[in-house]
Amino acid sequence: MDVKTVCLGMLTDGPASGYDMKKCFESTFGHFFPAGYGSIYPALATLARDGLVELEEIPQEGKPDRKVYSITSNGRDALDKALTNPNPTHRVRSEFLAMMCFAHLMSDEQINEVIDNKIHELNELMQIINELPTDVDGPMPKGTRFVAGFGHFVAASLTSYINDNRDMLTNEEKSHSGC
Amino acid sequence: MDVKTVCLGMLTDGPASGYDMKKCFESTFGHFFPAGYGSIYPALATLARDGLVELEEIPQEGKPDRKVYSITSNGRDALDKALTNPNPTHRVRSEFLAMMCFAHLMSDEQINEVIDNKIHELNELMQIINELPTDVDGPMPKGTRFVAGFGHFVAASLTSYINDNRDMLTNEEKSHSGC
DNA sequence: TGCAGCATGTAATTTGTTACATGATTAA
DNA sequence: TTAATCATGTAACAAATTACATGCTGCA
Repeated sequence: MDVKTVCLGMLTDGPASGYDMKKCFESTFGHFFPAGYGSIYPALATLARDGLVELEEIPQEGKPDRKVYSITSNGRDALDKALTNPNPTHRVRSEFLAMMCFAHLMSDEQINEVIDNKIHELNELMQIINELPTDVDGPMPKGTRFVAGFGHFVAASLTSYINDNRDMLTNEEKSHSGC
Repeated sequence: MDVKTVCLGMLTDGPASGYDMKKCFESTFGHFFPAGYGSIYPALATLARDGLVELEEIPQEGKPDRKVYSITSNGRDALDKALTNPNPTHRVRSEFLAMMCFAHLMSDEQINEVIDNKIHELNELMQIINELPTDVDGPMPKGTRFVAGFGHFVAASLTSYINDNRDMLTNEEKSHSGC
């Protein structure tokens, strides 16, 4: 399940250009499967070469031809086969957590800055997920809703864990009232 | 913050071999920064070449020489600089979620198998985190505890989200009592 | 005047994964 | 006898990121 497979999946919803798919990678797939043009265009070229997608080139004025891709029946077979994998991965690669492992080598200011930034980022992510287009060409498919909910739930969980435990990382003495 | 930097960080705790570090990548860092020998050994070679670590070769019978690495003061500078980054990443790459986006192209059996496997995997992860060594050479540093708690909390959150929402993905009609 | 959006791609680089290659010791 | 642990590494491959390269339209 790489960028190529995800592109195939997107095309089951109707023909699209690389540019269209990029927007989809930014919105629905943004929080768990990022991909830029540098991945998408080569992926589409390979899929076309292998006969898994067809393309129609639509001439435009002042812009490169718009290449609209459709999935072929071979492509559909390849997708179905990919969806057969009973153990799809879910990988995290976190510089953030690695850095927090070495919090004892950092100043409180540094730690607090990193944490504030991370919380801010998570808030933005939740907002992006909340603003996902709901009704473009019919209702959001059930899988998409599940995944959006997932992203929102995880971001909310992370935020609360970080808020509840950030004091564990710094050296500051909390002043407590009384006594 | 790549494998090299994490290796440097590990060495602030004392000298270690590539083999030792691999164990650390499997335990403490396992859930958010996986790395195999194929990443670790080249990383250490590069660090040594650049003078960020020193090594002592300890001859052994019937085994390759044990190479014990220590961080140098240049290495410490490089690490401190890396810890300066105010926006460390936290990236997710999920075939699982991508697949769930296309749940409408899958059979209920397929979906259920994938979900059961994922829940099982998450349970195993939580167990691994709970069994992390606590008192090897002094107490677990605060960052390590924060990160272990983080992993456990996230895994628990994911499990409960999946359990609460898996019905959304399948086509089964739930039989409800009464009426 | 400048920026965002539309629209495509290539090339170099970085990074990591997987498989290969070796081989002794020890516990089940 | 079989697997796990100790212990190192290389080479081929796969994949993604980043920078480069082009250029019009429409809005503020």
